[in-house]
Amino acid sequence: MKASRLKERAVETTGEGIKPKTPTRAEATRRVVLTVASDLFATKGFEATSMRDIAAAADLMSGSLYYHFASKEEMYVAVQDASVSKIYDAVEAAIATVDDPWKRLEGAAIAHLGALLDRSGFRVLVTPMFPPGLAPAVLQKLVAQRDRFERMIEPAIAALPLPAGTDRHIFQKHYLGAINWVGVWYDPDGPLEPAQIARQIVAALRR
Amino acid sequence: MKASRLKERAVETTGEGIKPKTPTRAEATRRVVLTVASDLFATKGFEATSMRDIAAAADLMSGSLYYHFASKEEMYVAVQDASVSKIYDAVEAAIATVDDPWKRLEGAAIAHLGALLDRSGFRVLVTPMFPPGLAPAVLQKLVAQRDRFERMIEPAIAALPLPAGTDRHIFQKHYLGAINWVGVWYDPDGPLEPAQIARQIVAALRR
DNA sequence: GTCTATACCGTGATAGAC
DNA sequence: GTCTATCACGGTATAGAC
Repeated sequence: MKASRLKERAVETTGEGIKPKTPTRAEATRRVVLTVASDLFATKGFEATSMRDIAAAADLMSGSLYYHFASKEEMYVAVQDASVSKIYDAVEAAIATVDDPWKRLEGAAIAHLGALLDRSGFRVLVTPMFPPGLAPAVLQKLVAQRDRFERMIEPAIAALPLPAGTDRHIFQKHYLGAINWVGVWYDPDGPLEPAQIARQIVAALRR
Repeated sequence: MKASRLKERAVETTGEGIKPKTPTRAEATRRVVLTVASDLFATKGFEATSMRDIAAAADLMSGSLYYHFASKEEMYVAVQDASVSKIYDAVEAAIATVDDPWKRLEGAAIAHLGALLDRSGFRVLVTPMFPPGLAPAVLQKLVAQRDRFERMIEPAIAALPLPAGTDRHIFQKHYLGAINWVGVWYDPDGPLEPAQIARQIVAALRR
């Protein structure tokens, strides 16, 4: 089968491009592949997603993927990288302007959950655990990304007026766990809004 | 290779057997397989774990597994079943005798986390998402197990004196997310005790 | 850049000897 | 009950035409 060639990839919305320059065809294709891959990884998991699945969703032949990524693992790392960045940027922007500590955490939660549950473009990978058998160097990079994010919100946690005897490290993990777990049970067709959930979570921690 | 046959499977500790009767050889082997499988599924995930991996860990040849389980999926369901039961029983026992609502939740959290992080015997599966492609009937059973557990602690949540405007459904998911996520970051060699973490989580929700 | 064709390997599962 | 041997299938990845 040859699939529908000549599809309007040239029209490719310049979108929220970081660079002013219009993307080359390769960059555009790569972006599409990354997006569909993030969606498949998020819904079926890394191992259960085959390169053939990704190629089909991107309207390519499986061999073509290897022009853009040397391996499936490398693709996973790229997706993970984009995922963390998406949340990181959203949260960073949300807390930059807010002074009140609790308001700042609420803003962070809303931004975090918004990025996590957003179904358009890159689909964020929640990744409770990394695919086994990754090269140590690769795994180290992934861990570094996660740590970078957790270090960013640490000051926001530190600024909270919490009761004496509170372990702020556990508190931070508690907060992140509650937020990240929403991706497990959230129903896009249900009545709850992401922002509403975020506010309830922070409110429960505040009291 | 023939591996070390004649190993003392007959000596098999009767252990905490539910039934008074001593287990048959088949039952004993099945239990071993289930245990090693739970460990592999928990550490590497369902898809990344091969039947050969499980067989090797159980000191069997891969073909022998199919005497005890008709398929890999069936084995997964059995592991999941035992996992939920392990947490369910622990929590149920913990909250049975306690009257004060917050003390009851604290007891539930300690029991839940204890079972979740326990490294001996069955290893609990945290399962953010089920393996894709499961037969609908199978998936339905898994969901039913999870729902049964969540329904058990619902009254404990309902009894809490929470501020007006609190969405108790979100509160419950928040609580479960925070607890379950501990399995993602907990370091058995670290300084934190599971019970200590459980108490901090409940304390943060209490205020 | 993408396609076609294919090499090569690990997978889940089965059959039959013991 | 367990082992040996084997099957058919789908997986990642590669080579070379276009």
